[in-house]
Amino acid sequence: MERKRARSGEIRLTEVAKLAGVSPITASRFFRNPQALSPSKRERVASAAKELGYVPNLAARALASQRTEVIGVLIPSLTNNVFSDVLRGIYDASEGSRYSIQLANTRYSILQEEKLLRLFQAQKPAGLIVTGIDQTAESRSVMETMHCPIAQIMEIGPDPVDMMVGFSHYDAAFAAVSHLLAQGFRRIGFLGAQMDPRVQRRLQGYRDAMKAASLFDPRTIVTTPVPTTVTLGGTLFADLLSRTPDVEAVICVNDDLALGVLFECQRRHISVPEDMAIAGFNDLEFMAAAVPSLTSVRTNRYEMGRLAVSMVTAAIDGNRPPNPVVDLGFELMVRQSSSARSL
Amino acid sequence: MERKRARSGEIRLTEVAKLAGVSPITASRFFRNPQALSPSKRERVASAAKELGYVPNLAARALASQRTEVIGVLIPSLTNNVFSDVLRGIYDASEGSRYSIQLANTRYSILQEEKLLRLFQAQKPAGLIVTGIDQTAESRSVMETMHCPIAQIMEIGPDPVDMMVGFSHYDAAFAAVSHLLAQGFRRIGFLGAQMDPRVQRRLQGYRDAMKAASLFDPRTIVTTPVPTTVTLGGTLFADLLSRTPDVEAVICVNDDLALGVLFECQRRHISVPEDMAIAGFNDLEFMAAAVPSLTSVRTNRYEMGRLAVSMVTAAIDGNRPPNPVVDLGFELMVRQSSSARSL
DNA sequence: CGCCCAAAAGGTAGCGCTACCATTTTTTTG
DNA sequence: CAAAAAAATGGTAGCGCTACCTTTTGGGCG
Repeated sequence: MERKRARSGEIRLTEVAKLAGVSPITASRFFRNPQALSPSKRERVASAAKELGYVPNLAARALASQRTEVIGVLIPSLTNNVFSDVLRGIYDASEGSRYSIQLANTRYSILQEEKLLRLFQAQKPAGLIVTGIDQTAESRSVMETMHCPIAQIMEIGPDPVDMMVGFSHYDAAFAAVSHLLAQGFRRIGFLGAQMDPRVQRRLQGYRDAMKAASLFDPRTIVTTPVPTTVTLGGTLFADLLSRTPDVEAVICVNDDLALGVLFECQRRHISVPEDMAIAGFNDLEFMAAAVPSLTSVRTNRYEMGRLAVSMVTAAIDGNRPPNPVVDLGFELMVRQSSSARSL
Repeated sequence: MERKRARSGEIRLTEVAKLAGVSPITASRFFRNPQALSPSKRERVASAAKELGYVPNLAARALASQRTEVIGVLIPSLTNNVFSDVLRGIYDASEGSRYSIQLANTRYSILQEEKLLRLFQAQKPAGLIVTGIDQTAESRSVMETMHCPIAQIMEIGPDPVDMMVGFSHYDAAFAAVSHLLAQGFRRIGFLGAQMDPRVQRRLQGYRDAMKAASLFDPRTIVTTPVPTTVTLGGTLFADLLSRTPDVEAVICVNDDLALGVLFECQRRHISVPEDMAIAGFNDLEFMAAAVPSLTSVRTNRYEMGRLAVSMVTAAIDGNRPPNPVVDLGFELMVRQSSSARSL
């Protein structure tokens, strides 16, 4: 009666089955698809499990069934408020499903992303959510070998790996710049930090909108690869002013920069919007509370996360959404900081 | 030659071993403890694994070894900047180790926390990080049955479940109020939102500091259970002013509220700090950039997350830190918004 | 009342890996 | 150089669950 191996000491399904007077496989079915049991057995298994305090062993389940109920999520930053909204949507949606989330941080590096995708491979996730559309070729090929539904989020573009939920950063920036132009501003600066691909596309939107108005001037673009902070917004704005003192408005790639510009204006006694209009991007909550309130581009980040999870889970269950690419759009929130030039 | 069951189609360890000309167990050891192999076999297994593109099956590993390399993390919010810093520390530290993070959101509910702990049980995590010290009795008993190192973070207190990394919210608030008193402010209001246990302890620190100066007046306390926003800071401040128009300073339980107060002061043309001093809590980055710059209590949240992971992983490996409770302290960042009353 | 078919339940055999020894090879040492 | 010790390697038998198939049960119907 030698026992070769130390048992975990936890209650196993077999023990629940024995107490309930059913076979292990019936008990197993109870936990996965209770409707398959007759009401009497269902009852018996339920009470046996409760009595013994049974907790299923997920590793054994995953090994036997060859699948997991994990959705892997790759995002570039944990600090950026933008992603915390997306994450909230993702976690909220996952709680309503039987899936759990495995989160990893790429730190804005597509090589790190590639490495993390390989790590995910070992977990055999049931689905995957990745940020952006600029994966390496290697990443793409790893994703393809994973044979699971994949949603790319934050932006939309051609050639989805599988599904996409996002919006056009180009269009959003174009719209914001067009608004400033419509308000009568001619010399419009552009401030950018953390120049990830989405920010690059916003810059392109700015560029094209300015060119369309024959007002493009490369000297009014100030960017840095450094991560965004409010303080940095002030610094970049100072740079911009020293280069082109005649700017009348600035569009910032995010709201932190915009707030930094507002503070810098206050410090220099530049009145907003009379002497300087400001527009941000993302519409964080503080934009409406600022004095003056700050114009921004609102995007539905929470919904983006929520929808990504629900599209992925639907696809896992075989209900692939008819349209794999969802454009969630954006909304320009016009506020005091960009009100019309009164000449 | 009937095959009963569909194989996954992935490369297995056995296949790597065969190609390398070693036994499966030797190949297994290569992935867990390469030094145990002779250099020649190590080489052979490495190249075989590479050639076949072998990816280990984590579920099988977890089942066979009866343990995982997962650290469960429970935090109350994904939106609050405070936790994103902690999370960054946690994820950064985990990348240096062989552990991966399983994150769950309790939404400030200890019942939700209890439910999530039960979910974690099924995963048999190697370690656990939980926020705060106010778990339910049931949660505590679940944690004890998990037999893994556990770190409570964000604050310190008596009776740790296992280990703790944090600081005293009471002391921090007490220090901030003492500073305002030392600057000559007498009528000091308190603004609080999202009244979680840590915020309650800050309130207690305020109360005791004011009482010690014989200046306590319950009418100058304005709190709400609603989640924090910048806008809410303005609203609460307006409430405070309508109740006690003679307040000279406000201490806010977090920086978002403080920023809201600043904006509300700007809106009402109340000059800061001449007519109203402001102090916040957490020292988010924008506090130093604001005009005027805003006083706050700096806490080392990134380090808190990092240290929690390293203490837990050390404990898993049997190197339990000598002192299980680490007080990371705080630092009062005195800025323009609370400079001395010039009478 | 027997027959047929669907629903419910059970038996068996792995899923891919590692713990636990036993065995072989190498190194050390008197 | 043989014996003992240490290091490297291998064989076997599960870890706890579920896929796959077979058997049993129940119920409708001629």
